[in-house]
Amino acid sequence: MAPKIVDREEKKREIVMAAMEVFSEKGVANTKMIDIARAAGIGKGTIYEYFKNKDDIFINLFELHFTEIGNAAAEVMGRYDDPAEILQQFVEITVSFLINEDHNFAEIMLDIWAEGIREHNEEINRVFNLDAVYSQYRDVIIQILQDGVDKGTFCSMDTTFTASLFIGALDGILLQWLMRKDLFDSATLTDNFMKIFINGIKKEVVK
Amino acid sequence: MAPKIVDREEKKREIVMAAMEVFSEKGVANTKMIDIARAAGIGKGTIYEYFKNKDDIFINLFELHFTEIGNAAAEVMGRYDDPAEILQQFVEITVSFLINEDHNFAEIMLDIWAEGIREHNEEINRVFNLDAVYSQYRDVIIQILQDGVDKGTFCSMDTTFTASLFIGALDGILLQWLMRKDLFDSATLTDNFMKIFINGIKKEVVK
Amino acid sequence: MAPKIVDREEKKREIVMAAMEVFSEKGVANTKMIDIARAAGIGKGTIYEYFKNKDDIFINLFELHFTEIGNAAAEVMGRYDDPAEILQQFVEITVSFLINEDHNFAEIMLDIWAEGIREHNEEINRVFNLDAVYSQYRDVIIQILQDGVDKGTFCSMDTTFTASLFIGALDGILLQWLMRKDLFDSATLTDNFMKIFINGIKKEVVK
Amino acid sequence: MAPKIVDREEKKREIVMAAMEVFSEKGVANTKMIDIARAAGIGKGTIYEYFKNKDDIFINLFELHFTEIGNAAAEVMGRYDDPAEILQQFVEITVSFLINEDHNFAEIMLDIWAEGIREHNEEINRVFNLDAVYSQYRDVIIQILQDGVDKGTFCSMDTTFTASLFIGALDGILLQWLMRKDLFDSATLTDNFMKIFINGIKKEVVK
DNA sequence: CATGAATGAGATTTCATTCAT
DNA sequence: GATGAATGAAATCTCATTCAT
Repeated sequence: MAPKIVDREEKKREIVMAAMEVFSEKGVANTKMIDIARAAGIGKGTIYEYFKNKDDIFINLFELHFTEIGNAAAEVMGRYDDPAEILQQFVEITVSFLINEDHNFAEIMLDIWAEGIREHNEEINRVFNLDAVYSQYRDVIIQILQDGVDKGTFCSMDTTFTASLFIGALDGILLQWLMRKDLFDSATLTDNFMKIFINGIKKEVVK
Repeated sequence: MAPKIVDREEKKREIVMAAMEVFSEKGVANTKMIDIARAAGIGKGTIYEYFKNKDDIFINLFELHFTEIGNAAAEVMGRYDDPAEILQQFVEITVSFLINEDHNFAEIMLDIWAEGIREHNEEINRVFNLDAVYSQYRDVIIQILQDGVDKGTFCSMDTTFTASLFIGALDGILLQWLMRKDLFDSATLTDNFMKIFINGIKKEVVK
Repeated sequence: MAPKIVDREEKKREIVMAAMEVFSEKGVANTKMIDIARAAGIGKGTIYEYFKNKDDIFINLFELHFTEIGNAAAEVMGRYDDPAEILQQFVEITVSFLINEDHNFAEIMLDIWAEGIREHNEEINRVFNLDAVYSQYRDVIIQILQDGVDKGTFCSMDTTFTASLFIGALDGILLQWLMRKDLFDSATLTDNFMKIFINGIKKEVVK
Repeated sequence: MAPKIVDREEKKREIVMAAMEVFSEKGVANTKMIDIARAAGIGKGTIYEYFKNKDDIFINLFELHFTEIGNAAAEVMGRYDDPAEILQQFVEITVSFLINEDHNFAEIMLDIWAEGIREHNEEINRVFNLDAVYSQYRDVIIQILQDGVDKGTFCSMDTTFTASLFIGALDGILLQWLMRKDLFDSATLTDNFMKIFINGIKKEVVK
C-alpha cells in the first residue's frame, strides 16, 4: 500500500517536470494540456487523475520549486557567520538553481511573476502566493543586513529597501542573462554581483 | 463625397491605450478582444479595422512604449556630463515612466519580458525584439560606465556585466515595488538605488 | 431629369460588370462586397445606393445576361428556315456569347447553375428562375426539332429529351472548354458539335 | 488501458456522408459547420478531430467519390470489347452513380465544377484536381473512340474533341435532369443519349 | 450622392474537461 | 488506472449592412 503512494507522488512529479519543460518553451498561457500530456508521454485524461486542472499543475510547480530552493537556502545559509558571506551563499544558491540545476525553471520565472502580481481567485491566492515567498526572503535578508549593520560591516541603511534591492537585482540580472546567455557566465555573475553589491553597502573606513 | 474623417493613428493609439488598461489588470493572455473593445468603448469588429489580432495590438503597445521611453531617455541624457549624474537621470526617467506617468505599463512589463525571452515567428521577432531594445540600452550604459572609468570616477570593471546589472537591478527593484507598493516610495527607490550602485562601482580613494 | 435615369442605369450596369469580373475569378460565394466595390472603383456604401444586397446584384447579372442572349437568339433565329441551320445559329450565338463576347460570364455559369438548382426564398425564386429560362429555350428547340421531324429532315424522336440533350450537351462542352481552353477552339467546337448532333438525329436515307 | 476504439476512416466517411447530405441541400458555400455536425449527429468540435476545416471535408468528398466512380468504371469497362458497348457501359455507370446510387452527389457536382475551374492554393490544387480527373476520363474515351475508328465502326474524327463532347454532353444532360427530374427517366436518358451519340459518330455505310 | 468607419450577428475554431471503455 | 474520442462553452474573426458626414 505504501509504495502506491510513493508512485503517485513520483508520477505527479514527472508530470510537473514535463509541464515545466513545455511552459519554459511556450509560456504558461500558450501551453495546452495536450502539450503537457505528450511531453509526459501519457494520455490527456491521465493528467486529471493527478491534477484538478492546469492551474493546479502550475501551483504544484510553484510549490515544488520554492520548497526546494527554500530548503536549500535555509540549510546552507545556516552554516555561515559573516553577513557578507551569507549573502554570497544566497546568491550562489539562487544562481546555481536557476542557471545550472533547474534550467527550465528560469524561463518560467517571468510567467510566475506575471501571474504573481495579479489578483486571482481565493483558491489560487492561498497557495500561489508570490508576495509571501518574497516576504520570507526579504525578512531573511533584512536580518542579515541588520546583523551586518550592527556588527559595523555594513553602513547604516534602509534595510527593507536594500533587501528588496538585493533580491530584485539578483532576479533582474538573471533576467538579463536569460535574454543573452552569451554576455557573461555564472561565475562572473556571482563574483561581480557580490563585489558591487557589498561594495555598495559596506561601511567606509575612514583612515 | 467626404465620409467621416478619422485619424487612424490616433484611433490606433486609443485602442492600444485601452488594451494596456486591460492587459495591466488581467494579463495579456487572459485578456479577450471583447474586453479591449469594451475598454475602448467600441465594437468588437472595429478592433479588426485597426489591428490584425491581439498579438498585433501587443506589438504596437511594445513599439509605442519603447519609442517614447527611448526618446525621453535620449533627450534628457544628452544634457549631462558627469557619468554618475547621467546614470541618475536614466534611473529617474525609467522610474518616472513606469511608476508615475505610465502606471499601467509597469504591470505589463512582465508579460513583455515573458514573451520577449521566447522564440516567435519571423514576423513577430522582427518588430517585437526585446533583446534589441536591451542591447541598445546596454550599449548606452556601457559607454557611460567606460567614460567614468576613463575619468577615474569609477573603478575598473567588466562594463558589459555592470551595464547588465544596472539595467537588471533597476528592472528588478521595480518588480519588487510592483508586488509591494507600500514598502518604499519612488524617491527612496531612486536615491537609495543610486547611492548603493554608485558606491558599489566608484573608485576607492586611498587616503 | 431624364438623363439622370440613364446615368443610374449605366452605373448599375457598371457595378454588375465589375461584380461579374470578381465572381468569375473568385466564385459568387467567395466574393465580398468590398471586392465588388474595389473592382467598380467605388465605395462600399455606394453599392447599396443601387442594389439592395449581394443577391440583388446576382439577380441583375442573371437578368442582364439572359435578356441579352435571349434577344440575340430570338433575333438571329428568326432569319432562318432550315431547322438544322437554326440549330447551328443557336450554337453559334451561345458559343460566341460565352467564349468570345462575354468571357467572364462563362466562368460564373456554374455558380448560376449551382444556385439555380436549389430552393431559395420567394423573392429570389420569382426573378432568378433558371428553370424558366431553360424551359423557354427547350420549348424553342422542341419546336425546331418537331419542324425538322415534320419536314422529314430529322428522324422521329422524343423531342423533349432531345431538346434537353441539345441544350445540355452545348452547356457541357462549354464546361469542358472552360477547364481546358487549349484542347480546341471555338470554330472546332461549333462545327464538330453540329456535325455530330445533326448526324445523330437526321433521317437516315435508305438507298 | 484501452480507450474507446474508433475506426477513424469509418468515422471520417460518416462525416463526409453527412456533409454531402447538407451540401446537396444548401450548397457547399451555404453550409455551416454546425449543419454538418447536426446531420452527422455529433458535436461541432468533433468535426475538427477529423478534418482541418470545411474545405478539407469538401476535398475528401471529392476524393472519395471519384475514387469510387473511377474504380467502378475501370472494373466494368474492362469487361467489354465493342467500342459502342463500352461507351454505353460508361454512360450507364455514370448515370447509375449520379441518379440512382449516390443521389446527393449529383446535386453537389455543380459546386465541384464551380470550384474546379478556379485557381486555388497549392495545397488544394494538388488534391482537388478536377482537370486531372477529366483528363483521365478523356484519355480513356479517346482510346475507345480511336479503337472504333480503327475498327471501322466510327467515322474519322477529332477524337479529343469528340471525347470532350461525350463527357460534356453526359454531364450536361444530367444537369438538365437535375433541374427537371420529371421530363425523362434514367432509362430514357441512357437509351436516347447513346442512340443519338452513336448515330452521330458512326461510319455511314454507303449502299 | 458618395463614402468608408463602425458595428454586431453569426460564422469558424480552440481546447479544457468529461467519461465510456 | 489510463486513455483519447467527444464535447460545447467561449474565444477569435468575418463581413454584410448601416449611417453620420
